[in-house]
Amino acid sequence: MPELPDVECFKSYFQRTSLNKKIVKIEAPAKELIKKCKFEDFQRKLVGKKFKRVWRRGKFMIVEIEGLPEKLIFHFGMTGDLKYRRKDAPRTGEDRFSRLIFRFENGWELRWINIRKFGKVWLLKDPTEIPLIKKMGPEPLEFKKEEFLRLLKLHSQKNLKAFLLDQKDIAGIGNIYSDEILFQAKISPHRKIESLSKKEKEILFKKMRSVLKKAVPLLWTEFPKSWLIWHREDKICPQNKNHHLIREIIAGRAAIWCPKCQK
DNA sequence: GGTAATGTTAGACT
DNA sequence: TAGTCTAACATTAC
Repeated sequence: MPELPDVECFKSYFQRTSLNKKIVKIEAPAKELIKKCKFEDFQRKLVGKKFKRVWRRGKFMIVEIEGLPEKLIFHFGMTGDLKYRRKDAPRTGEDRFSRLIFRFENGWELRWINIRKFGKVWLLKDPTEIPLIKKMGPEPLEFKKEEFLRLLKLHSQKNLKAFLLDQKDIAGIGNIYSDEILFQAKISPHRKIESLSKKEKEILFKKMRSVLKKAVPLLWTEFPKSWLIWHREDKICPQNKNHHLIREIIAGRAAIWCPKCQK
């Protein structure tokens, strides 16, 4: 789930549920996912404190803590989620995938869920100690068209899908949204950047923004039916049900696309 | 039992 | 140097 719009959603969820509540206990059934910090130190530094502020950078969620120079940094991997609930709420199927649990004074708890253990958590004074954050490209909902064109020029030899996926080029876009953007821009994921016309570059910029922007406030189940995302399994093109979507490995990932609509 | 999964990274290769 | 490709990581669901 966790690409830019999804992490943005986690951020607002965290904001609504977990700020300004005293942490009374922390449990970590998968301590190895806490990086560069022993669990004992992690616990000692955070228990008794409150989360103060939260923001997002690329696919990372960063949390400021009251009275602590360190920030708590989450990466959700491929299967991350957050769940805020009462401590005594009935058990659910997700329970065994809760890798980190923050208990609050009010009797509620925040669970960081991670099915495959590809997510990671850090407690660092400077988020740029994480190499990927240090090298991270600009935020696609913040920069202007001129900046986008500059980035394209900088990587003119690169494959387009590889470019969209590379966090060092642009922050926050992953496999699902890169497919969606390319589908809506009607451009093949095989294209090399230098082959794009001026018009295609502009369409690409517009679609990148509109897809990400539209997705932020919506649940996945609310995405427009015209989106590719609904058809990753059935392989029916949402533009024309006679078109058959194909699945190919491009830039190391399974790309789903319509060879008839995307040129 | 095999395969694929919304991510990242290291190392080898062109 | 830039870009591509593969394997590896850990684990589940189909």
